[in-house]
Amino acid sequence: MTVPHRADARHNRARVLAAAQAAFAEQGRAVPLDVIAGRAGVGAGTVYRHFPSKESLLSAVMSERIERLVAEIGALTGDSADPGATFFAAFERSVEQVVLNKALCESMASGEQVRVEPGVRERYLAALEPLLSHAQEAGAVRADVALHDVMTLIAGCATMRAAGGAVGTSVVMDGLKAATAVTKRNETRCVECGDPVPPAGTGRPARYCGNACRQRAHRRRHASG
Amino acid sequence: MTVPHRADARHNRARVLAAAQAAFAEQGRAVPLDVIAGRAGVGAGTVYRHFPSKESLLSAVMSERIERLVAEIGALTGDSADPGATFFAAFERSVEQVVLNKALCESMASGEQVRVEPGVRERYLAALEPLLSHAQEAGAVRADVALHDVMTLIAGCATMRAAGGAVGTSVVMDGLKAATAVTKRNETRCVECGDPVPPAGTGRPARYCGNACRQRAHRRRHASG
Amino acid sequence: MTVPHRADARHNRARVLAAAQAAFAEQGRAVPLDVIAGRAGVGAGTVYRHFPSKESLLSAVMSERIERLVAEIGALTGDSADPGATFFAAFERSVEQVVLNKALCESMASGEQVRVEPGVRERYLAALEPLLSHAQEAGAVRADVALHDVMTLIAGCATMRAAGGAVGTSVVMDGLKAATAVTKRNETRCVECGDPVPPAGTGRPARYCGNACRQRAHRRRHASG
Amino acid sequence: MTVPHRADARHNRARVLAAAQAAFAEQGRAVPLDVIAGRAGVGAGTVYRHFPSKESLLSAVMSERIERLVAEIGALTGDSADPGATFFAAFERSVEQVVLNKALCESMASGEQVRVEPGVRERYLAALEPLLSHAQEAGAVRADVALHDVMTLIAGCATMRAAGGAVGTSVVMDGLKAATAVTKRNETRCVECGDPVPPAGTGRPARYCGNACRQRAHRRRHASG
DNA sequence: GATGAATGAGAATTCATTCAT
DNA sequence: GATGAATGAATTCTCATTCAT
Repeated sequence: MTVPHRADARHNRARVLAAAQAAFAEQGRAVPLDVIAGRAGVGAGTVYRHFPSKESLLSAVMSERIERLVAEIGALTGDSADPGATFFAAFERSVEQVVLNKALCESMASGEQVRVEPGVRERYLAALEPLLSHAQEAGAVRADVALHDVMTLIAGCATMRAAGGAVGTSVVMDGLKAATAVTKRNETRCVECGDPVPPAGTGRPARYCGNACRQRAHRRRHASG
Repeated sequence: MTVPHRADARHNRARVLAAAQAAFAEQGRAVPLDVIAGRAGVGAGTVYRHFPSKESLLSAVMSERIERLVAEIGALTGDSADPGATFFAAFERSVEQVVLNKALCESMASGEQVRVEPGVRERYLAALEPLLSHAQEAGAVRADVALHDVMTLIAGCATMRAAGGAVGTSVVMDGLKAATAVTKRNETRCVECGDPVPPAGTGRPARYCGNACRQRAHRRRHASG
Repeated sequence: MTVPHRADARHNRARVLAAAQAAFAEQGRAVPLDVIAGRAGVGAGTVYRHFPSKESLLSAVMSERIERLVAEIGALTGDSADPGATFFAAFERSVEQVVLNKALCESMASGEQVRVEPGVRERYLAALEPLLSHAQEAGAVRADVALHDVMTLIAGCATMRAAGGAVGTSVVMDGLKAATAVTKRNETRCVECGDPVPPAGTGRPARYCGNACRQRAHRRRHASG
Repeated sequence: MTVPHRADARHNRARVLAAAQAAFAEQGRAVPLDVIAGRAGVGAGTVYRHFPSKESLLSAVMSERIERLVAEIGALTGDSADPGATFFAAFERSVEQVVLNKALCESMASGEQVRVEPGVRERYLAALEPLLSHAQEAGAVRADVALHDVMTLIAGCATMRAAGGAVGTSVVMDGLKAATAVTKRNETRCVECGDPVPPAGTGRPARYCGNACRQRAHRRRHASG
C-alpha cells in the first residue's frame, strides 16, 4: 500500500511527500494539513488516502529524510582512509538534515522520540555505528561516547544551528576529539549503550558491556525493514 | 500595568505567573490558557487582565526565569578564584533552567528568538559576559567563542539533555576548552566541572576537584524542581 | 458543573437542551451539532461548554426525558384503585415519550443500550417496578413478564408507532393481559388504557373508561413536545 | 441495466449484493461504501456501475431479502391445514429476517418507509394477505388487525429482539390471538389500510373501505416488478 | 477587579460520488 | 467494464479572546 501502482497516484504521493517535507521544514509540526494539501495541489482527501493521519505523514517525511541520509553515509563509508574525517563528515551531514527540518528540531527538543517507520532508525544507527567505532579505534573520537550519545549530539548541534549559532558544531566536534577527558583512565565503555565495560585482564578490550548489547548491535547491522 | 497596586491583584498576578511557569514547563507552549487559569485557581479573564495575550504571558514567564538565572549568576560572580569553574557553573545552571522548561526548549529549537521583556536579555548577557571574558583571559575557554555563541551552546546542551543524552554537556564543555590544551594523559578531571583534579598519591582517584563541586553535584541529585 | 450558577448560563444550558431535544427528536442522532447550536441560538463552543461531547449531550437529553417520565409515573402511583390501569397508563406514557424521539428509537433499534446519566435508568426502573408487580398481583398482567421485558416491549411499541401502526400498543397490551383472561365477548374497552368500559344502555358506545382517560387522550392530541 | 449480460459483470453484481447485505446487516446503514466494496473484492467504481447510489444499493439489498421472504412464505401457503399456525410461522420468519439486518431495524425505527424496488412491497403484502385473512376467518387472529398493522407489528417485534427481549414476540402473538378486544363489536375494518368499513346493511361484509384500497390490493396481487 | 460564559474561526478526519487510467 | 485515486463538503471538537454579570 505504501507505494501505489498507478503512475498518477505515485506521482501524487510524491508531490504530497515533497510538499509535506517543505511545509514541515518551514513551519514545523503544527502546519495545517490543508496547507500541505494546497502546496501539493491536491485535495485534503488525497493526502489522507496516501497517509492515514497527519502523524503518519510526518513519520513518512522523517523516514524519507533519514533514508536519504543513510544513503549518503553509506557512500562515505567506503573511503576509510581517514576514519575520523569520515565520521565527522557523516556527523555534519546529519546535523544539516536535521536543521533543515523545523518539525524534526521541535520533536527532538520536546524530548519525544521522533516517530519513524519501522526499521529506519535501525538502519541509520547501523550505518553510523561502524563510522563511529572506526573513528574511535583510530583515536579520532573519544572512546567514552556511545552511539546513542552521538544521536543526542546531533540533535543539540541542530538546535544550535537553528538558534543561529555558527560555532556550535565545531565546538562539539572539538569536544568529541578531545582525549578522554571526563572518563576515568583506562575505562572502556560499551559502544552500544555507553555503560562501562568491566575490564578484561587480557586480550583485545571488549566493545560491548554484555551479550544483550552485542546482540542488539548485530541485529541492527542486519536489520532490513 | 505590569504590577498592580491592590494587594489581591498582585497576589493573583503572582499565582498566574507561577501556574503558567509550571504549565509551560510541563506541557510546552501549546498548553491551553484555560489550563493555566485553572491551575492558578482564577478565571480566564483574570489571566487576560494581567497579561494581554498568551504570548505576553509566555514572555513574562521566560523573563522571570531568566531574571532568576541572572541573580544566580550574579552570586557566582563574586567567587572568582577560578574563572573557568565559575563560567562553567553558570553555563550548567543555564542549561538546567532551559531543560526544565519544555516551552523554552521548543522555542529555541524552532529557531525563533525567545521573546522576553525588554532589558531581560541584555541583563542576562551582561551577567554572563564578564564570566566568559575572565575565563577566556585565564585560558580556560577558547578565545574564539563569542557571547552569542555561548547562548546557542546552552540551547544545544538543553536539547541534548531533553533528548536523553548524558554526555552532551561534557562534550561541549570539553570543546570549549579544547583549543587551549588537549587534556594531558593520566590526568583526571572533575566530573562536575571538568577541571583537572589534583592527583592524590593513594587510594581511589578523586571524582571532584573540590568541595564546591561535590556539593553542587549532590544538590543536583536531590533537586526537586 | 452540571448546572451553572450564573443565570444567563443556566438559561443558555436550558436552551441548548431544548434545542437538542427537538433536533434529536426530529432528525435523529445524526443531526449535526451545528444545527443544534443554531436552533439554540448559540455558538458551537457554547454547546461544548455545557456538554463535553455530542454523546453526552444526547445522554443529557435522554436523561431529562426519562426523569420527566419518572415524575409522571410517580404521580400515577398514588392512584392505586386499579393497579392494571395504573400500570398500563405508565406503559403508554413511556411509549409516547419514546415515539416522540427519533434518536431514542434509533438507539433502541440498533440494539445499543441507550446511554443515560448514572442513576437515571435505576430511578426509572424503580418507578415502574411497583406498578408492574401490583398489576401482576392483581392478575391484570401476565405473571411471567419481568421488568426487563417491559422495557423491550416499550421499545417495540414505540417502533410500531413510529412505523405508523395504530393498533400495535393495544395488541401488546392485550398480549400482556392474555394469559389471565380472554376478553369477554360484547365487552368494549377503553381506547386509551384498554380497560373494560361499563356498558351504557343507550347511545353511541363510550370510547373511554372515564374522564381520566378522555382527558389524557385529549392532552396527547395537543401535546407539543 | 438491472442485470448485466456479461457473465463477469453479473458475477460482480452478485458479489457486491452479498457483501452489501452482510455489511448493512452487521453495521447498519452508516457503513461506508468503501467497506462494502472491499468486502466484495471490487473497487468503489464497480459498485457505482451496478448501483447508481448507496441508497439504491440499500434498496436492492432490502428487496432481495424480501423477495426471499416472499418465497419462503409462498412455500408455507400451501399447507393450510392450520391457518393460524401458518400465519404465525410467516410472522416469525419475517421478524427473524428483520432482526438479522441492522440497517432494516434502523430504517423501521426511524419511521421512514424502507425503500425497496417497485413491486416488492406489493408482492410481500400479497403473499402475507391470504395467510392473514385465512387466519382471521378461522378465528385464530383478531379480526380488527389490518395487513398494514401486521407490518408494524413485525417491525416492533424485531426491535424487541434487537433490544434483547425474549418474550416480546410471544406477547405480541398472544395479543394477536386474543378475541377482538379493542374493536367495537360488529365493526369491520379494511383489510388493506385498517380503516373502519362503513357497515352495509345487506350481503357479505365489505373487505375494503373503498375503491382506492380495493384497487391497490388488486394491483398488488398482479404486481410483477 | 474577578469570573467564567460565549464566541467563532480553525483543525483533523471521513465518505459519497466522480473520473482518469 | 473495472479500478481505485481524487475530490471537497460536512462533521466533530478546540481554544484564544471578548464580554456580560
